[in-house]
Amino acid sequence: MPELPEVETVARSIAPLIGRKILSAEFRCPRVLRGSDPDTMAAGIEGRKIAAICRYGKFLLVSLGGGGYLVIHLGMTGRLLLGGSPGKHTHAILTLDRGLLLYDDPRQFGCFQYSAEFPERVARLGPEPLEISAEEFAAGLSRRRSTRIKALLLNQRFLRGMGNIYADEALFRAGIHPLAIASRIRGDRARRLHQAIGAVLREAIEAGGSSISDYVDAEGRKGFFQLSHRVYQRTGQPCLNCGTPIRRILVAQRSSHFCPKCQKR
DNA sequence: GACGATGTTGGCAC
DNA sequence: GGTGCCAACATCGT
Repeated sequence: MPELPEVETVARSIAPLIGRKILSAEFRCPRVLRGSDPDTMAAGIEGRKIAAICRYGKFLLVSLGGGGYLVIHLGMTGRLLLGGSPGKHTHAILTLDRGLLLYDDPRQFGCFQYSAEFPERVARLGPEPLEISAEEFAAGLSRRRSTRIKALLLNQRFLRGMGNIYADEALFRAGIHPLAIASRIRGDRARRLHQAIGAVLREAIEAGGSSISDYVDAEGRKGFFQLSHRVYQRTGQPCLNCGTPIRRILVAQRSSHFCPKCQKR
């Protein structure tokens, strides 16, 4: 579930770890590691201090004292937890000089990576949706010839951090059909979409993200933005604007929810 | 029990 | 640079 607002919420909830030292690290599942085996990974970060924690799109970047980064992506079901006890799906255990940080991920789509330099995976991401100007956003749309807008919003090289939920919600708010051709969204419609993306992300961060199944932040708190979803997973239910049943279609292999009346093609 | 869907990315073929 | 399809995996609902 973790899209930008959820990852931002997690980043804020682990901010108290800044200044703490990693005494030891245990990695139980090689699958979630990138570029190194569990022992090398542990050896690389043990004894290091957590200097800073930043979010880039859906990535968390933990800067370590003396240089280097711990790169964390939560995938579909990843969780970072402050304290608690390791369970069946706990793949990483970081013991700090004060407290414990656990990484849980049942589906193992997330990953942990150590990178000496600023990681390439993060460097190649597009701009932050909350920072891009309306003009730059509109220019980005116009450069795409035939891409459908929903697919483009999910493309992390176009914008970093948008996922399936917030793409659907932003398109609904802007009154744009998910299959609309990106380069044909201009002027006011482009501005409305830019505005809708900013609004939906800011509101979701404010709400602590969306807890669709069991997403929680590092303190175990649920978000409640799912209560404010207007189209996502509301297939067949009445549109909150006009009462027309919400439809679900597949775009770029991802389910997309929209109101056929408010979001004309 | 089978089947399909689920918030993600990445690799492949075209 | 696009798209479509499949892959990774566990869990839950029909």
